[in-house]
Amino acid sequence: MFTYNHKKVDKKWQSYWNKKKVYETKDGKAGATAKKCYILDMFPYPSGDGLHVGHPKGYIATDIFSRFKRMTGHNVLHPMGFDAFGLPAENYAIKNKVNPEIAVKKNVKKFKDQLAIIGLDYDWSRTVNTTDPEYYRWTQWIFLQMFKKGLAFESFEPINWCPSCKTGLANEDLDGTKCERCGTEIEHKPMRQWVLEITKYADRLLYDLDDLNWPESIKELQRNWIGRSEGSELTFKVQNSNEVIKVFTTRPDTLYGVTYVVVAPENKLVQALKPQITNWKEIEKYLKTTKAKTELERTADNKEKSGVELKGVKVIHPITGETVPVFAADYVLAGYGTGAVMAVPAHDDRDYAFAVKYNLPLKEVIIPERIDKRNPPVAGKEKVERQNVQVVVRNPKDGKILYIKYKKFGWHSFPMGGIDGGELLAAAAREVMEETGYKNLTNGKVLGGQVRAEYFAAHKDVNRVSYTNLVSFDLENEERVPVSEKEAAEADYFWADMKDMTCDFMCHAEMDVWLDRLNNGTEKAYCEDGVMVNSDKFNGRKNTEIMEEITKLAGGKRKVTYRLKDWVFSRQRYWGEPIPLVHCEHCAQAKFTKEAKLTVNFYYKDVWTALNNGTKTVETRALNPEEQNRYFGNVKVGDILNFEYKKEKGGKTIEQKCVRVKGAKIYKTFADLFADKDTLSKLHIKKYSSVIDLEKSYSTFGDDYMNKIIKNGLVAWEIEPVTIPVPVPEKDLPLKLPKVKSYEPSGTGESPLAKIDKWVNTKCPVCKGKAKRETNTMPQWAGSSWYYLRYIDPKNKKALIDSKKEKFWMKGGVDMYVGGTEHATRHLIYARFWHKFLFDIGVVSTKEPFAQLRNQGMILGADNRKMSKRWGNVVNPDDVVANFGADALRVYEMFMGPFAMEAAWSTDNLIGSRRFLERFAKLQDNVTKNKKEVKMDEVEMTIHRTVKKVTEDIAEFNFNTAVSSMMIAVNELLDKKILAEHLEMLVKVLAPFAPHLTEEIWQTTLKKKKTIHLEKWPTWDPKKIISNKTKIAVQVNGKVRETIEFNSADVSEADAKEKAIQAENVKRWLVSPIKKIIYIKNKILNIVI
RNA sequence: GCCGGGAUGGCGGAAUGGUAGACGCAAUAGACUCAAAAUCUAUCGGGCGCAAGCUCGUGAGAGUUCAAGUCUCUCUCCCGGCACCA
Repeated sequence: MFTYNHKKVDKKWQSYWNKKKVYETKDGKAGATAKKCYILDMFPYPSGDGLHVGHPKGYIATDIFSRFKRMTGHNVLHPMGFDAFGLPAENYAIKNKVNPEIAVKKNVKKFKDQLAIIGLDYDWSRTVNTTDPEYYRWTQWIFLQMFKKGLAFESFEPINWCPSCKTGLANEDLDGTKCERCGTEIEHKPMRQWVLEITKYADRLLYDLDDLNWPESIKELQRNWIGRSEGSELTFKVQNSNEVIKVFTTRPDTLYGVTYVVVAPENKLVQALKPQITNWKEIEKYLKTTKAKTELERTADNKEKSGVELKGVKVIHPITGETVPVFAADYVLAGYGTGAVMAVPAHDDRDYAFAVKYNLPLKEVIIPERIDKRNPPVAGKEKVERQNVQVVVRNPKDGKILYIKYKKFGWHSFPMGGIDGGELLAAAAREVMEETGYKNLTNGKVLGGQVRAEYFAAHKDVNRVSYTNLVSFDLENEERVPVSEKEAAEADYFWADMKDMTCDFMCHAEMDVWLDRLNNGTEKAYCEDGVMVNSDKFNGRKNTEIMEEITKLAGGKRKVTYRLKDWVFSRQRYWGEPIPLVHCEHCAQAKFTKEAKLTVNFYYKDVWTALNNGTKTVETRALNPEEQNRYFGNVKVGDILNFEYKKEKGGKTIEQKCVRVKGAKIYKTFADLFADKDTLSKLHIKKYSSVIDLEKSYSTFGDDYMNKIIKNGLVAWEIEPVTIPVPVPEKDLPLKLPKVKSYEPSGTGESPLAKIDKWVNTKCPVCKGKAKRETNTMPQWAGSSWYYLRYIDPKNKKALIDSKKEKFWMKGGVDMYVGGTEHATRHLIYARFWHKFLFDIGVVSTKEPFAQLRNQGMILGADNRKMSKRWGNVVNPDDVVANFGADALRVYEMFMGPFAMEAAWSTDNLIGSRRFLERFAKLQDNVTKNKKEVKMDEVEMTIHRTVKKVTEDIAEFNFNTAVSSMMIAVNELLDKKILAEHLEMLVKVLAPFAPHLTEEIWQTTLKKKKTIHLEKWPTWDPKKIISNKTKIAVQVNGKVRETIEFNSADVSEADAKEKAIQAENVKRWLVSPIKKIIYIKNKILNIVI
């Protein structure tokens, strides 16, 4: 009699597997017969809290899958590692006052121990840790390759800044408008950032999704995240200016409907257009208020639009040449498209809302089109256009509506008729009077624009194309005039309820449009497709067909825009991979000498601000084109110049520096300049090629003289010193993270590394001069973007991965990747991006990293909430394993429900799995050597069916039904004698689920000498799963009335029918003659009467 | 608003268009026990019925079909993602 002592069994076999290195993976050799199978888990972030019971769900699944694959003859790679750089580890370290390195070490050990007691089959000899310098050397290496290809660059655009974490963040790190880590509202902060140009890969990231065996939902999430949208870029010239406003639109077809143009408040154009703007004060005020609004406020009240007109500025419509006003409004985002839109209030909801608020005109250029289904146009007939009106007359007394019934066709309609110019309401009223005699109508309204309809007018033998307006009236009183005999002969009128007005009842092809307008009003934009009107030569054409043509006519071009933004890749934090670059001024100087020649063209009329360290910011603005030309020549803001300056006032030393022009400030007179003390203190003036002291000149020559000299005013340039980033030589990698005492973030936008002078000050690898290290670090997602490659060749010192090994293990990509959905738009996009880059530079041989992906559903707490310390609903796997055994935990987590669905933890339900294991173990006592005691057919049918079901279910990740089928097998066999070979088959199929118990039975009871986990997976015999008894459900008119049994595996229709119609319960229902019999072989006989 | 995914007993869930509720939990009754636990046996969607059996039932409503949890349309609610993306 076997008693299941899980504590003993678990421990015994875990140490056995370790000792025998059962799970160590050998690299495939050329000519090896075993097919490779690379099974991968999303590696964990080792937090201080350790694992809860939800974490291992995915690991158990891959464990089962890899054991199964190994037993079916595959060479399996199933590794595990740790992703330990990043904010959580650092925040944990700060909070607990330990060095993150030490904290990570401790947490990794804890995680490893916790994973070990679950009996997972990882090959720990291949483990990786992203914080290990030998690992991150290659993370840095990849970054350098990107840098060299120009994919990594410095950007000065405003980025998302988390004031609590004190670092910049990527778009992907946001939860709406909040920091995904700490929930703090993010700010937009302009600062220097390293950015990876992921948008260059956007199309490939999008299109290559199609071939991946991934859950459709994840692919869709990525598609949405990339947000590719095709449209046109059109140019609106600014009247009396060299400036142009470029807009991006997906609806160039609505171009004739443009009634104004909107630019984002942050758009540089607003500044550039300042000289023309006559209401600058108002604009400045608006810019201030929008800037003060948080991102949240801007999006929360998205119904209430706000904006301000740039008075004095008009743009020219690219086709019609009409002038159009320009607005700045924050419903236009600076960061998407061109930061400006053409507004078509008639056909865009947002423009509509804005136009209504500011009383701007609408211009309808697309109208709905309907083809009459009852009277479709007939091919080959003449087309005749016609303007129509249809009239809804309501009697306010009882709410009834006036209808017309055509005697000849039986059609129901509104009073209607053609109109030839003239006033619409008058024509409509006349039509009502002619057809019905009612002459006093009031409250006339035109309900929206026209609708185009096509139908065949049989009485005229032509195809009619009608443009119809709907008009509504109230009946003022019931006075009538006589109706002409002709009208009376053709039609009657009647009053009926509003609700009779259905598409079926009424003959109008436009009816669904009318109903929508009557029920939901006409105050909205029409955003659907239709037919062009008010658009010159495009009139009458379908809007969907003219996109290219109209773009061309407007002189625009087709363009693709993405929602995806480039990846902000630097963090102002300590605990990350140092970016392996140094900043060198001398190299910059060498690089930019050419442009330096430009500087000598500026005489004493120009005043320069030399901001020694680039730390001083003065208020600046962009220059208009005229000023630009006058003061800068061909130098633009953002240009880099070699600049000469004097170190100390009056001194002789002249140094050169590379500077970037950040902006400029204009003073009308020297007096103005001298009033600006801040700027003045930094000023030097350059006369011809010598430096003079400005203040001295001023006092010598006097105000008038100086002002005469400058005439056009003074320009103070704001500049900052420029360095160029120089890569750390590959041989010097890894660039190790220095050990520090204080790694708390500074909050100034500088990484804590910046404070370590010893580390920061270094030599330039190129010119050997003094240089400073880049002090930003990489984001958490860097290390995880390629870790799956390193498992293949974890100890390689010469390369990221050996090419032969890569080709073997990555052939076709990772075969099975399992993890949570939460990584859909970050890790899984980043890793695909890096992989494609590595493919481009020849490091990997596949264009996609992960061929097949499965998501695990979360395990919730017993209270149906996310497991969290906050709710006190966390279940620790260690406790479960101690109380019920590792195998019970494993079986239960797989049995809870479909793998991909979330499910609430229930220790009650877990007991069922434990009982199953105990009952399974009892089968050992049923083993006999005497074949005569064994009901061979029944036993083998059960076992072979189970083998089949489990085999198929594991392959499909249907673990819950696999477990259930094994439960059924045990229930069926518990009271039967079986042979040892039968038990062997069952133990093998249970082995991946319950590795400890099955090993115990295998080696102890069945006396096998080698581990079960490298055994050959059993096969089922299709002949043995066929029963020699068949049950057929007999239905009468689809309802089951009787079940009949046959003692054979196959039943013919004739046999089934014969037996069925004799059964009492069937006979009773056969009250009328049999019409038809449907027989589904061996399953159902349906008698239709 | 848009894009995904759901909704089946008291609960977790199962069902290539073919006997809805497999399997598990909980519950009830019984056996064993001085007793309890454990284990074993039986019952276990609602209504009617002594029973055979009938009838209603897969979020709501329509439809296709000999047959619908499953397919089609409309709607409600829940979960996830995106969201003033032009």
